[in-house]
Amino acid sequence: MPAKKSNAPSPATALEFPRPLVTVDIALLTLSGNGLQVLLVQRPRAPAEPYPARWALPGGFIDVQKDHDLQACAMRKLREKTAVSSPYLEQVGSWGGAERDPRGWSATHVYFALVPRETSEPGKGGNAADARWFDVTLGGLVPGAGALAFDHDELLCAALQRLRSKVEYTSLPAFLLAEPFTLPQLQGAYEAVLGRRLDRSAFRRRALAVPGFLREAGIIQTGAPRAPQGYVLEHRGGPVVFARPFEPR
Amino acid sequence: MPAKKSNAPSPATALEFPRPLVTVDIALLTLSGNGLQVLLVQRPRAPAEPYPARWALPGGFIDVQKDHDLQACAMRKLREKTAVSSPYLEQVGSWGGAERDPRGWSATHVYFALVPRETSEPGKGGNAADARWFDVTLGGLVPGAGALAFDHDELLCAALQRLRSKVEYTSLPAFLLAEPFTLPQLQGAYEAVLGRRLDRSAFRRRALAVPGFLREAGIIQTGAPRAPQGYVLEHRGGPVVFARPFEPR
DNA sequence: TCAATAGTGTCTATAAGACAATATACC
DNA sequence: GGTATATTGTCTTATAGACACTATTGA
Repeated sequence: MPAKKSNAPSPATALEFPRPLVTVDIALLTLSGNGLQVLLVQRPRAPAEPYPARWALPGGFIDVQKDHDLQACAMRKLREKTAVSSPYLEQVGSWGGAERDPRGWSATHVYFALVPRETSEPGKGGNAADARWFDVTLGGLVPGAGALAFDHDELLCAALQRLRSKVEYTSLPAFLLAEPFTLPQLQGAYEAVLGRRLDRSAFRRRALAVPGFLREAGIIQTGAPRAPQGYVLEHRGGPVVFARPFEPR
Repeated sequence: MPAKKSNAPSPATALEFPRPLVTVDIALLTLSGNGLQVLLVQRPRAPAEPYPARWALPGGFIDVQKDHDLQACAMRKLREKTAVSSPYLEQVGSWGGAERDPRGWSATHVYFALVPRETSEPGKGGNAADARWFDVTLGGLVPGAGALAFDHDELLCAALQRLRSKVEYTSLPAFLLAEPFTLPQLQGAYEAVLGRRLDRSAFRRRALAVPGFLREAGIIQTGAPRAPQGYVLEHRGGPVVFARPFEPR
């Protein structure tokens, strides 16, 4: 909430004090054959820049002219990096402090986004030759990228933790798949994010029992021995919450 | 993430663009006999101020000199309003946009805090004669306060939604109680936040089965017909997560 | 002894994991 | 028909809700 105190002798709304830098960062995740991947961009090499040539989450400063709100800013940053098809976008939280950017007190608003692999090639629609997909562990480590710029290791870790915790009891992994998808594909997405195998029978029983989750969308010819049933989401707007999480085991 | 683009002809780190206002707001919650209460402060009456004399969540601008990070800023705001005894503090998220403050593009970082009733009297240690506890519904409505300043109705609503959703599967309500507390008291806290009654037997069985949740702390003489067993938290640092949520019923 | 609150025991229903069995398509 | 994948059925087990019962204290 904007300040109420006005101890200074200036008029009622005294706003002449230093303001933090304000940014938005996005952990854009997708699914490859190996598992989860995250999109990173390489920072400019100029030595005057903080963390030159390091890999970082895509993002950048709020533009108070262009961005109507935080979510709009996140969407704009996403568009600039990749041709996304209506990604799932959720705020993870915000990180702010005096030390996290050498240029001064800064606060960043972190989002994570989920997209199906096909529609999310960087460069395809995006202008980012400096953007690449990296395999990422469930703990948020990116083996191939070294230490990320700023506190982005921590931000990415938090984004993955959020995703992992919600997987247990929501339909989030479905947003990693292109529609229509099959139940075995959906189970694979869950297993990739959970980091463990699930029982086929229990998974299907459960997924099909959740109201408002899946709608049948015809048989799919995948080339598999038996052609599987295709499904689409009932609500693309957001995830469905399950009554109970997967058993811990 | 701070910007990487430097299209402008200025040197590598061009930071001469308008910055948003940055604030922190806190939904401080406690438990009264009736149920949940929230602490609100009244905005100054000067007509030059935005939303004069309206009730608002406690909070205010980041002070880049005093506040090392966002959480420290939230703790400072809390100290200024009430004498809290190590409250539970958790970030809810951030809200930012061009319209939410008439003074300009602003972003606020929202926290919710839980304190036991006894130690949280405003004025006791706090300097806020303009602060008051209000009964609040589980939906986040404050019947006695009218429309809150700024978008604080929405922020409060989000804070309560976060609390309610976590109650189902965490030990959060315990932070609304002074230690040592009894199991019936704990059940009462859960019922207040859940908005429904729970079965005693199931509740005890469950609460006592969660590892790392409760530790016995002697019999308490409350004046009740039968003196109950007292408990304290194993970890005051944060909530414990249950393997399964309460059944929907 | 009664009243009131704290705490326990037991039954049942639900749903998840385990795992076997069946269906379907392409070679 | 054989094989690989998709889908279904059944058994067991764990746990939550329901509800009755016991325990302890003070009037």
